[in-house]
Amino acid sequence: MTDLSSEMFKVVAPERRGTTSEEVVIQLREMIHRGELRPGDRLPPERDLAKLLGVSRPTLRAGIRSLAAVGVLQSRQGAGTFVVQSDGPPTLDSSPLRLMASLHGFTSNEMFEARRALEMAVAGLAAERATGEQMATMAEEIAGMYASLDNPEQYLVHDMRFHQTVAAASGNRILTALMNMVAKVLFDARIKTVKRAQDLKQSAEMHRVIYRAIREHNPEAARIAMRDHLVGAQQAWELEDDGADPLLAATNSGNNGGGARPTL
Amino acid sequence: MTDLSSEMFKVVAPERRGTTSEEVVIQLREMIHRGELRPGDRLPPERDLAKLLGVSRPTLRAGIRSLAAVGVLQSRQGAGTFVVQSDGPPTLDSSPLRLMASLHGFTSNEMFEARRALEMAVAGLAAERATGEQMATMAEEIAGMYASLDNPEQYLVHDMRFHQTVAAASGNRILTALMNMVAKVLFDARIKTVKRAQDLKQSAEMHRVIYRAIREHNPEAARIAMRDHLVGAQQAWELEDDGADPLLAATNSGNNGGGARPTL
DNA sequence: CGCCTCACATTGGTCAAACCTCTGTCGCGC
DNA sequence: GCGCGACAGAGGTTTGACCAATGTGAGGCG
Repeated sequence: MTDLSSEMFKVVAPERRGTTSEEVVIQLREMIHRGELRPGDRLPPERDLAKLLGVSRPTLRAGIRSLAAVGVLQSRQGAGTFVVQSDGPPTLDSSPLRLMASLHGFTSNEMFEARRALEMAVAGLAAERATGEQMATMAEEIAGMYASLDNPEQYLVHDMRFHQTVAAASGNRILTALMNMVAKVLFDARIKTVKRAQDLKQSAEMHRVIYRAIREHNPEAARIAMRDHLVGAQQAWELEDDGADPLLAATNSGNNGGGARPTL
Repeated sequence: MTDLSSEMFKVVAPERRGTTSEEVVIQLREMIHRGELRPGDRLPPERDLAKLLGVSRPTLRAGIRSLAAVGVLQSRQGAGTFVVQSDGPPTLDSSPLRLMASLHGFTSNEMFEARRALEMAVAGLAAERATGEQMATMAEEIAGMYASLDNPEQYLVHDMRFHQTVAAASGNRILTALMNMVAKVLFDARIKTVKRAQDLKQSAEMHRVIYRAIREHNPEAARIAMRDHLVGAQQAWELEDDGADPLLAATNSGNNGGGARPTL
C-alpha cells in the first residue's frame, strides 16, 4: 500500500506550485543558505524588499513572519527586520515541542527520558572536551547552588546554567540546541512547583559528582552521574507536582482583557 | 515612564505584551493547550475567527501563518485551516535546523555527531522495548536493502525506514522527532551523492548487527552497533562527497526538473 | 434509479491604499 | 557641549476588494 516514494517526500512540501508567500520564504531561505544574509544583518525595508521580489507587501510580510516564527528573523517596529543574532549558542524555539506535547499528549516521563538521553550524550562529550574555563564556570554554578539552598527559584537558575555550561562544553551546538529545547519545556513546568522543592542539597551534591567526572575526563562516569541526577530530578519533580500534568498547562495568559503576567 | 493614566485606559487595547498578531498566536496556542483544538480539527473560517477574536483578518492570518510555520496548523485554499493530523509519529520541521546550520556554519561532523548521540539513545531504548511487529518491520527493511544493493537511491529509502522503525520502537516520540529532524538534514544532503555510494553490502551487514542486538534485547550492544554503523556511514559519506559541504547548499524544491526520480 | 457533470457558495490567497505607532537621528536652541 | 524636540523612516494594523481553489449539491443524462 505505501509505496516507496510517498513516505519520504511527504514533507511540508507544497504541491506543484507553492503559494506566492511560500515562494518568498524559499527566496529568503536561499539568501541565507547562500550567505547573503548573515546573523545580525538587517533586511531591506519591507516596501523595498517587496518591490525587489516582485510581491506585495502583505505577501512579503507573510513570508517574513514564517521565518520569524521559527526564530530566524526578528522584526522590531520602527527599527527594521534583522537576521537573529544570538550572542550565545544558537537556539531552537521550544514552543513547537510544547505544542506537539499538547497535541499528542506527551507524558512528562517521555519528556524526561528524552532529556536524559540528550544530557547523557552531552555530558559524555563534555568529559572529553571541556576546557578549563568551562569547568571553572561549572564549579561556580555549583557554588551558586550551595549558596541558594534556601531559595529554590534562584537555585533553579544556577541549576539550569550548569547544564547549559555542560552542553556548551560538549562542543556540539546542535545537541546543545536540542537539549535546551527539551530542557526549557521542563524548566517552564518546574518553575511553578519548585517552591515546594526538597533535597536541594542532595541535588547539588549530584551536580558535583557530574562535575568531578567531567573534570577527570571520564565520559562514562559523567554519563552515569548525569543519568542518576536526572532520575533523581524527575522523582523530585513528581513529588512536587500534585498530579496534574503541567506539560498540558503551559504559559497561561488571562483571556482577553485580563491582566496577565508575562513572566513570574 | 511609568505613567499611570495610560495604565487605566488600556482595556482590551494592545498592551505591551506584544503585537496584536502575537496575541492571536497566544490565543490559538491556548486553545490547543486547553484541548479545544485537536489534531485534524478544522478551524472556523478566517473571517469568522477574526471577528471572534476581535482582530482584522490580515492580523489573524499573520498569527495562523506563524503557527503554520512551526508545523502546527495547515491551510488549504478553498478547504480551510486545520490542526495538523500526522498519521505516523509527530514530526518537527527540520528547516529551522537547516537554517541554523547555514547561519552558524555547522559542520557535517557536528551534525553526524548529534545524530549519533540520538540514534544510539533510541537504539538502546528500542532494544529494551521493541515489539515483535516492529522487529519484523526492521527485518523487512534489511531484506529490502539487500534487494537493492545495486540501486543506491532505493537502498537509501530502506536505510532511512529502518532507522525510523528503530526510533518508533524506542517508544519515545520526542526522541524520534528529534532524530528525524537531524537525520532528514543529512538525508537530503546525502541523496545527492549516494549515486557514488560504495560498500552498500557492508552497510547492510551493519544494519543486521543492529537488528540482532535489538532482537536479543541487548541495549548496550545495540548502542555500540549503531555507533559503529553511523561512524561508517559518515566515512562513506565523506568519501562520496567531493569536499564541498552540502549542508550549506540544501535545496528544498521538490520538483524533479533535474535528475530526481519521482518514483525512487 | 444511479452516476456523472457542472455551477455556485465557501474559503483561503493576494493585492492595494491608507493610517498608526515606534525608533533613530539630525538639528535647533539653550 | 549638551539636551530636547521635530522629522523621516521603519514595521504594525486595518479596510476593502478581488482572485483561485475547493467542496458540495442540484440537475441532467444514461
